[in-house]
Amino acid sequence: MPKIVDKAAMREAILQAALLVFQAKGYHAARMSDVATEAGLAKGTLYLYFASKEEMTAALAEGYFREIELRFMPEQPAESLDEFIEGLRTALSFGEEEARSIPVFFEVFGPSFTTDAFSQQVSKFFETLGECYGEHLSHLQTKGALSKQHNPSQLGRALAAMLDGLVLHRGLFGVPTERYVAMVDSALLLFRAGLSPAHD
Amino acid sequence: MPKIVDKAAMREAILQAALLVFQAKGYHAARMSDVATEAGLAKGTLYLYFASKEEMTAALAEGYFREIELRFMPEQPAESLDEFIEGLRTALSFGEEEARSIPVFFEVFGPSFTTDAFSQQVSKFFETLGECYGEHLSHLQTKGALSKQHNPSQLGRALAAMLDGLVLHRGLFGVPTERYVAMVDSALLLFRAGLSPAHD
Amino acid sequence: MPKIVDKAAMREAILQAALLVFQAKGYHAARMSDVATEAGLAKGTLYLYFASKEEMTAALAEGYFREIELRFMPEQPAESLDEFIEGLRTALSFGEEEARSIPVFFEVFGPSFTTDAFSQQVSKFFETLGECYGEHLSHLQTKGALSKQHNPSQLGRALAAMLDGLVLHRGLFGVPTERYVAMVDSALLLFRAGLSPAHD
Amino acid sequence: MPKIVDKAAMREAILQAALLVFQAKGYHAARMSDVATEAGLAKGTLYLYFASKEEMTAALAEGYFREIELRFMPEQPAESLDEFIEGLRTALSFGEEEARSIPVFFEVFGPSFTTDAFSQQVSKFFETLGECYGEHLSHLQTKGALSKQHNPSQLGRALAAMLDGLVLHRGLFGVPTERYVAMVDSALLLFRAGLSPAHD
DNA sequence: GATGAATGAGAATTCATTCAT
DNA sequence: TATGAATGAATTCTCATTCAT
Repeated sequence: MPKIVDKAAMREAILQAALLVFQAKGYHAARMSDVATEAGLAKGTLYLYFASKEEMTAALAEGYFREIELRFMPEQPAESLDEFIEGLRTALSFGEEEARSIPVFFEVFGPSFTTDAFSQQVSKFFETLGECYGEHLSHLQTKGALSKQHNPSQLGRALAAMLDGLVLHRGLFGVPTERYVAMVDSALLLFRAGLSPAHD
Repeated sequence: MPKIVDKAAMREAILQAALLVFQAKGYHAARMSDVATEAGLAKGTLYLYFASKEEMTAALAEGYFREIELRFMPEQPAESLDEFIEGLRTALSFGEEEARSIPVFFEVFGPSFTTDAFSQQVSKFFETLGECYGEHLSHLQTKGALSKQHNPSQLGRALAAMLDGLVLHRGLFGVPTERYVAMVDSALLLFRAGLSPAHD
Repeated sequence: MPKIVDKAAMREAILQAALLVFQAKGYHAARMSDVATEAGLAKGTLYLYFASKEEMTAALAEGYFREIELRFMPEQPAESLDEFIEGLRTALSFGEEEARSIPVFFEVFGPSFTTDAFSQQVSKFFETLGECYGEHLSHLQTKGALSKQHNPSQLGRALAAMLDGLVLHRGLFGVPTERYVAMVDSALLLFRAGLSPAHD
Repeated sequence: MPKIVDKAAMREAILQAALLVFQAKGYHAARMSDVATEAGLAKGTLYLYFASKEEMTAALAEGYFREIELRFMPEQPAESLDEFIEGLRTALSFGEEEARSIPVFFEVFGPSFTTDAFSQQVSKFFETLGECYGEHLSHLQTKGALSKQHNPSQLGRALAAMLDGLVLHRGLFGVPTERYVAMVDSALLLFRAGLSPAHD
């Protein structure tokens, strides 16, 4: 299966090049020839690995979301509020390089994209993430580690949206890392205080 | 005597048509002729009111942001935590029609847009909104209506991002209004609990 | 018939404006609205006086050629070589303002112009001018005032072309008046020497 | 392996097609698609060889002027009046095909053309040609082969303009070759007589 | 007559995709 | 498999002309 390995590696290399180009020029402004040049290939060669610009972009997005899921989806429910909060902090921590990809997906997931399959994929992801957070919060509530006033399910989905807000603002507006970290700290401090059952 | 037209009204009507078309097809896929048809005009007529597609979009965005500012920027600092929270609730309440505009601006503000003047405009807006929230929080803190553990300035900016997250998720993923309201309720409940000085 | 007088005057005024605009921007780049503005009229008004841009240009050209004919066509045959030469000098003497019109007609008479009626009109003009010069030369030859080695008819046409060359170069390349006058002097000196029967 | 094409040859072929189309319809009326069709190519292909219609035209003009220069610029000063005159005759002799290009350049060099770089190029050419003739005339004068009454420098420039007049009239007004040759003969006869020092 | 808003045919140019080599 | 020349559909914007007022 060496050919398959090559093919996969080539696809990966092309996607890497595509991401760079998309970051630099934006999806719509990026030409396939730019991607080819960046990848050190000829234009036509791209089509041996991807049927179209759209399919290429879909593959790029898929990879992106696999990573996102890995970071945001906690494997195991937190056993304490602190643990839950720290899990969020970890999820929200990512490098500057990765932050630069955000605008790309911001653009690609918009309605501009021919198929709205992406939009739905992302929608589903946040739905799932919200449910996941909901379950964890529910678990914490059961253990008395979370104020009873909260509705875990709804709060979980809201949390997912709010965290995404933080992430997006970093990526879209180029918030410096230091500033972003301070924002995350503030938000998590607020969350902890608000979630705490201390004075139910 | 020539036909007498209310230039401003015509611009408004064209922008209305443009928004509809952009909502339906996305900014990039929308052709000027689509906008013209929707507005019941000929292609060329659009150019009597806007120099280019880009300028038209800029005008659209400007109007959008004027409205956004009106809704989000509290005129006066809240005098109590409840008042502050209710202010946020009001800001977060908007109709379904308006929610449909969000993807349009999501697309337009991306790097795809030729001039990044928009991106900067939006960036600036959230910076200002963050500062505004920061001042209000600071005011509340001074009055003892806000837990002392929070840094008003940083939390203000984080709040702006998180609220934007809620709004964007509604608009982008078509969250039904009812569901959205529940999410907002959850979030505001969390905020109130977290901000409360009750047990400093 | 006051209306007719007005109409003619208006046409004249519009043509004047058109000439200015054409001089400044060139025929193709000049828009009807430019002409209207220059004439202090509305676009639509032009069409009350000229059926189209083309007809307007035709009228402009016609006026131009009437003037040209007046200057170049000698009314009476010269009775001496000197008189003939001085007639040419007079024809070749025209103001800077008029020189600025040359490029306009240069452009308009080209094949770009939809109808080639102009081209033919000009062609005919030079044919006639050539014949005219031919007759005068023949007359001089009969009187012994012109070297017998020349063929009046052919030389007449050649003369017309060569004088046009001088005129065109002045207009097209912006030769300063002083320089142009020197060129004309040189050419006429050459003509006189060449035409002289002195040593047949 | 990609198709191998001789880029220079392709450009040449396209220019050839463009010239034909321009001759037939005029520069302004000619569409890029006309040129493409004439060249047996698709519209887009033209843009692989020329960045724009303007650049294509510039290339066409450049080639034209290279040829013109070759024909008109005498390599070596004439050693006798006869030789000088014969040099002019050679320069003025060109085929009918070439005569058909004249209107194209007549149109292109007008003020209609966006950049007036051409206009200046042509202006410069005739300036140089005039100087060149001036020097040769001066040389002849020194040798006593030219009447002392002439100012070589001024006459040189005037000569350039007058010869251009002959050439232009042939091209623009479709003077039949035979007729044109007769005109040239007449003109050269006149020049020789006028330049001759015979009776200073 | 005068106006200028509206029209829409038309043209240059771009770029994803194909395919001969 | 790799190439990059060729393709042509698609889109923005212009401007001569029309016509309701």
